[in-house]
Order: sequence, then C-alpha cells, then structure tokens
Amino acid sequence: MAYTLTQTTASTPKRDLLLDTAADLFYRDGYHAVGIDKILAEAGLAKMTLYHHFASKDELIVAVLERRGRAIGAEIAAAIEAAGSSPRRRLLAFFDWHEHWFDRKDFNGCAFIRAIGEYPDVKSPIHQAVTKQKQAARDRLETMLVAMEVPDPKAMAIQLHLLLEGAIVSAHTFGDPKIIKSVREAAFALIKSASK
Amino acid sequence: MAYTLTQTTASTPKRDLLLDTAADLFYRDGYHAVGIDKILAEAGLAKMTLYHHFASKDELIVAVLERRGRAIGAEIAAAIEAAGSSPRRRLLAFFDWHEHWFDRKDFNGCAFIRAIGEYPDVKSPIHQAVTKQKQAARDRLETMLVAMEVPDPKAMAIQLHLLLEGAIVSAHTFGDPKIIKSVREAAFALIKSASK
DNA sequence: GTGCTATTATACCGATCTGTATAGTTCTTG
DNA sequence: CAAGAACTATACAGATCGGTATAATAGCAC
Repeated sequence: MAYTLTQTTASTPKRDLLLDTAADLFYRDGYHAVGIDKILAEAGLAKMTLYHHFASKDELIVAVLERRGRAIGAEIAAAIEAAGSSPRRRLLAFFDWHEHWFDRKDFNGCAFIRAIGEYPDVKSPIHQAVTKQKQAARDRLETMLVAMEVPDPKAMAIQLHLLLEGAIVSAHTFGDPKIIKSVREAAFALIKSASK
Repeated sequence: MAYTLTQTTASTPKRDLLLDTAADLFYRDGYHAVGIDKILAEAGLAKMTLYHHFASKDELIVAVLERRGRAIGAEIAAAIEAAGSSPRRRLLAFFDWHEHWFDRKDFNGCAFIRAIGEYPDVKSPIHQAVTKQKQAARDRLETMLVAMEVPDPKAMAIQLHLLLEGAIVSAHTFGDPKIIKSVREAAFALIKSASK
C-alpha cells in the first residue's frame, strides 16, 4: 500500500478541476477579487459540488496553496536533479527555475506572498500555509549550501532567500524578469566572500 | 505664493481624515476587504463627501498610496540626515529605519507590495504608484552608495534593494523583525566584496 | 436491485459591494 | 446679505458576496 504523505484528502477529478480553476483565477486576479461563482462558472460545476469538497472559500484557498506548494516543490526538485551532481550547478539551476518562471507570460508575482497580503492575520491557516512554503524554500537553499560546503549554510540560506523573495517581488513590480541576474551575482559574491 | 510640488490636490481636513482612515484600514485588512462604507463609518463622514473628493475607490487607493509614499520618503530622509555625514552611518540609519518599522506592533508588510498583489494589472494607476515608490527606494540607495564610493552604485543599489524587499516580505511572513540583521550583514559583505 | 455517494439545478438568504440621486444644511467668502 | 462650495442624511440602485436548502439525478459498490 502506498501512503500519500502530504495530501490529506483523496484526489477526485471534479475536486482537481475545482482546484486548478480556482488556482488560475486566484493567481490572475487575486483572492478577494475572485468569487466562488466565477470559479464555478469557469469550471462548469455546481455550487454544491464546491461545498461538498470544501467547507468554505477559505478552505479552498488553503487547499489551492498547498497544492501549488507541492507542485512547485516537485518542479524545483526535478530541475535541480536534472542539473547533475555539481553543487554549484544545482544552485544555478535553482536560480534558472526562477528566471523561467519570471519569463512566463502569465507570471503575476508570488501567489503565497499575495495570499498573506490579503489575509494578514498571522494565526489564519492561510498564513500558516504560506509560512510552510517559504520555510521549504529556505530549507532547499540550505541543503544546497551544505553541499557547497559554505561555512554557515543556515545564515547564508536566509540571505539568499531574501534576494530571491526580493527578486520575485521586483520582477512583478517592475515587470523585469532579468532581475534574476542581480540575484545570481549577489549570491555568488556572498558565497565567495564567506568561503575564504 | 507657495507651490506644493508633489501634491496635485489641495489638502483639506475632511480629505485628510478620509485618507488617514482609509490608509489605516487598507493597511490592516487589505484593499478589497475594506469597503468604503467601513471607511466612512470609521471616519464619521457621509458617503457623498468621499465622492466629492475622489471619483472612485480606486482613486482613493491611489491617493492613499501616494500620500504614504510621501510620508515614508520624508521619514527616511529625516532618519538619514539625523545620522550625520558619514555615508556608512547613513546607510545603517536607512536599515535601522526598517528595523523600527518591522518592530511596530501594527506592522503588516508593505502596503505597496500588497497593493500590486491585489491589483496585478501593470497598466493600472495603482501599479504605477507602486512602481514609482519602489524606484524612489532604489534611488535613495544609489545616492548613498555613490557617497560610499562603491564601484557600480546602480548595480549595488538594485542588489541591496532586493535584500530589503525580501526582508519586508519575510518579516511579515515569518513574523520576524530581526531579519534586518541578515540584510545588514549581507549588504556590507557585498559592499566590501565590490570595493576591493 | 439497493443503497450510498457524488453531482446537478434552482431557488433563496441576508449581507455587502460601489456608486448615484436628491434634498437639505452648514460654512466661508465676496 | 448673497452666492457658492463643502458637507450631511437618507434612500436607492443593481450587482455580487459567501453560504444554505431542497429535490432530483447519475454512477458505482455490495
């Protein structure tokens, strides 16, 4: 028997369609701006189907965020693995993944950052889902920095994560996907500076 | 006759009260989450007063953002001036201003980043107001880096701005005002690395 | 077949949304 | 005093909000 570790609820076609449609609309227009009626019309589903799978709109949002977090985690892991075994190349692949993301025509900033922007209450499950995702990003960085034998990988991971978060925001603010270049240069300057 | 350079519309008591109240509520709960009725109730004003001063809610939001941008710009300029003439101390004062901001109990992330999160359309005047503010932040950094005689102040300003944007977001995400320490350390490591 | 669950369709709830209409009032300024 | 601007109060419009109620249908497992 196979265990699904992170997914708490079984996946069904209608549920997935609901999550996919909601994710697209939320990401394009925002969480408050998109009503459940719009999601249902776009997905071609009845309202009771939504409330059969989710207790509320907030619960749907949390499920969308967790699903997106899993998808992104898998994408990044694959991109890193495809880069081979060189720690440096793996870190570069991590940055490259962001560059490709910024270049997508539907890039619209970070769905997680935008979620806490609309639901600022720290205790809300929405905020918690975002914190979890951002911590995972830091952990990914730390793992790569350990492999690169950087002196203080935890501190360096936080610094590089700041650069990346800033880049996601700035790519959105300025509409400038090339900002990732500044991340790469600053990151390697920091690593070089710390390594000697 | 005194000219008001940046402010396009005359300041009146009711208009200011409207802007202050709206700014507080928008910052606390978000832009879509706060209706004009809530703002008017909180300010104790009639609905027609709002529509006498502003054509729409969107125009109110833009005015709030521009007012906030001016206030922050003035605060930061004062903090930097108070730090004396040492370029290094002035840059530290700039970081310190952010630290104090993160420490405020009403800190709730960046009102500008949250605004583009809720109004992602790049062509909207809301987005433009945010871009203007963020460019001003970069320019402030660049001016200080010129004074510090950093080799490529423009590129360095962008890098330090990434760190700061990341810190604002992370202070909000993780509820961690101490993240500014990582900015200070990374910033000076980058400057030192570039200066020799 | 007989249940059970998923799903649909439709109608409805009360609340809230942005914005307008209208008329009266207060305040300032010429 | 007179005129006009600022402001208030109230009512209303039409749409949309998240969520519920109810009844009927479809599909699948025992």
